[in-house]
Amino acid sequence: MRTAQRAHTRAVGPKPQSKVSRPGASSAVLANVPDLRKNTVYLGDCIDVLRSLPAESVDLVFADPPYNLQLEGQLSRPDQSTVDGVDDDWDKFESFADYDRFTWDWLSAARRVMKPDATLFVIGSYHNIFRVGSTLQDLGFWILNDIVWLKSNPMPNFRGRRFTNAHETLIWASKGPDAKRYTFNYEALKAGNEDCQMRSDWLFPICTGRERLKNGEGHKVHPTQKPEALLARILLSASHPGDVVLDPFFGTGTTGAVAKRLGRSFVGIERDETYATAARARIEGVEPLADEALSAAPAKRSEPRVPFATLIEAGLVEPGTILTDAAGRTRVVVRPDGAVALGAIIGSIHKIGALAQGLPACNGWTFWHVLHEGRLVPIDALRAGFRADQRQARAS
Amino acid sequence: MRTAQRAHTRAVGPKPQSKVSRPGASSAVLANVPDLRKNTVYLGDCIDVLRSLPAESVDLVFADPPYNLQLEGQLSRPDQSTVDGVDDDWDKFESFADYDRFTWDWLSAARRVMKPDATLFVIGSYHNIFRVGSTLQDLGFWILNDIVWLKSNPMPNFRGRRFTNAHETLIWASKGPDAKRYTFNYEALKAGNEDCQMRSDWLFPICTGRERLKNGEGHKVHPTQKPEALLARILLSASHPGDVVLDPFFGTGTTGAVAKRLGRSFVGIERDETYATAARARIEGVEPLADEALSAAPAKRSEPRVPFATLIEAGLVEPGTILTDAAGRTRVVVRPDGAVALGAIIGSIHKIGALAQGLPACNGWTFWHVLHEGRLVPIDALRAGFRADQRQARAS
DNA sequence: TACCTAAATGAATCGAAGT
DNA sequence: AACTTCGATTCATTTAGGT
Repeated sequence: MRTAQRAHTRAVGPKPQSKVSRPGASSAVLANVPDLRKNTVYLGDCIDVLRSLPAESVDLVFADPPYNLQLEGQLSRPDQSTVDGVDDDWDKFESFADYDRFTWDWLSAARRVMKPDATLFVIGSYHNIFRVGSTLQDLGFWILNDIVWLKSNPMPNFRGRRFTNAHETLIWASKGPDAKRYTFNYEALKAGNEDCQMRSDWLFPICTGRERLKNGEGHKVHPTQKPEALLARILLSASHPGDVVLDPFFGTGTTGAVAKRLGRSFVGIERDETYATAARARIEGVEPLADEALSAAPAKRSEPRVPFATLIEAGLVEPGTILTDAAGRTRVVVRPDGAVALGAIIGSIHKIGALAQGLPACNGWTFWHVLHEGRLVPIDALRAGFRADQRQARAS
Repeated sequence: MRTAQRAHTRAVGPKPQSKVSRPGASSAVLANVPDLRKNTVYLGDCIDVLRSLPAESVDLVFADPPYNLQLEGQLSRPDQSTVDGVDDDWDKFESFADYDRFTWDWLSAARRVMKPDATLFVIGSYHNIFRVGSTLQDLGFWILNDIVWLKSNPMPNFRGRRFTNAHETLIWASKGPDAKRYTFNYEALKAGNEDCQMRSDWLFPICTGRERLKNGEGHKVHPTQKPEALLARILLSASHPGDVVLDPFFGTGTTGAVAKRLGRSFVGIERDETYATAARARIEGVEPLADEALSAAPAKRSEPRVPFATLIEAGLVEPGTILTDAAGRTRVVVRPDGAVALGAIIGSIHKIGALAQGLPACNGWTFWHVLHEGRLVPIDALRAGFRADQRQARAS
């Protein structure tokens, strides 16, 4: 059976079967290993360390594995400054097959350490998350949700060749379809979310400012430090106080810091001594919350901005509509993409409004009008109506 | 590096090589098949039909493949081995393998039909999107973005055991890492989005109300009809008017309806006659937008190149003119051949601009200024004026 | 102190044309 | 096919520095 399983798993390549845990094997291992050392950062390769840990001993896993970014060359901002990207050795893989093997190995090792009702969160980007998700399924994990972390302040796409990469993806999975007694603090999350169910899209800023660990020269210690708010949401969603949270790619210890603050235990594994040392020092300085304070502090979603294109998509403005200034003199045509055309010149409502007046800037929302029931109405009125409709839809 | 990368992505495992399109093979196929019938719904299995179509004939693919309900039914069977469910779940193995094979087949068939610079959008949920993404990568597609469609009105999670599944995932991919000349209407999207780059998270309501197709008894015709706004965003992002858009899982024809409205051609494939019939009727009733609202936005990077020497030849800049940076500090002299001189150093406006700032590169058009009516004006303004004159001359 | 402006920066698979 | 040149391109946020 195992052979068949490997063969079918998308035929991505030979999977090392010896690394999957087997019933019986775990107890033998257990006899040879010490108890799980809680609130410790293990220094070493995560697969080796995971195999040395007692089976079925942790309640939750959070993993932030290398993304296999495959970057080439340098990227510069429009002002010619250089983007300090990820070029660390730990993110270098020979091939997708190589990355798949790595993923299979650490995931199956982590799975052995999970209690039967434990769950696992993995975070990634489009570079690696599809490999991770497929491997999870191949290993028998049961996906409960995929979750998107929406970044309120992502790095722009400097070359204007793609959409701004404004999110990362988390996969939340149990050990299998029958593990139905996993922890999910539904009520607490809902109570902290204006009595609405917590959705699969989470909005947080990226990790900057004083939260971002810096070394003596003011340089970031770790290139991909995750925000504590993200980890807090995860721990508050899928663990109880006192639970053990495992992070096999501990880095600078965000998981440990949040776990300590929220009254959970952590087990961290990190192979880079610089990171591990920074993590220990960081966690040392964390003050645990008082017991009664251990409730969710959800990030409130800011009022979304409404681009002009949204009104078109919502059917409030038809493409081809004529917009004019308040006097009805200057005329532009609405395009389906939300730009407007002044003769052959095409641009945003703001840019074209500025151009039409010969001014450096213009608020297109108040400048442009549309004929509505025989009267010229500023398009801002349409936006106000749209926002009101949205609020009503959300409330009901 | 890049070659190696591509080579290994193909060598991921025993894949049915015969299904990957090969250079040379396409023309032979082309000779045996009829021309592509545009604005047609082909009735039949999508893999069969795709293989009958001429190679390299479409500009954009949108695909909404099935989640494979059979897979879900089998996966929810009780799993005997809770400790390690991987070993014994033969049914699960069968289903994943089937789904992966199906995905491989339709994706490689679609790839053959794509023009070299065409791109592909696939939409899915966590049930299938990881299989699809991995297969895309294995086939050599190059992922440009993953995009999340955030649903403003998702179905709640009734059991309260998971996060509300409030999004679906799209993958946008080109045929390979070297296909860099794909269509992306960056400027138009930005103009319609408050002059900010379009991000990878898109907010739309699900398809309801009068847009949702109903049959005689008032039941929805198709279980997963996508909103037209989503397709409009896709077509406006990655195609031009007149382009051919292929949808191999046409359903009730949202892609066709939007394509017709936006002045694109469509090719639909649908194996269910009820859906195909409903789609044809639906598209029949769509009114295309007027050309006026569709005229292509002139992307800045597609404007004709104007060398600096041309401005001198046209008399817009006199040889000997002094150019300065915006602050008026650094000064260079314009030479009659279009080069500039910084002291004894002579070079292009770009080279000397970079040198003057100590940067690796510089856009001389925006860096250098000339005194015009008492004010410092970037030489880019002169170029813009020249281009406008040229356009006017061409038009008359 | 309060306020304003400039500078820095983030998991990034981020050209095209001519020689 | 490799190399050179042209020249297009950024958003939210924090921090530092100056008035």
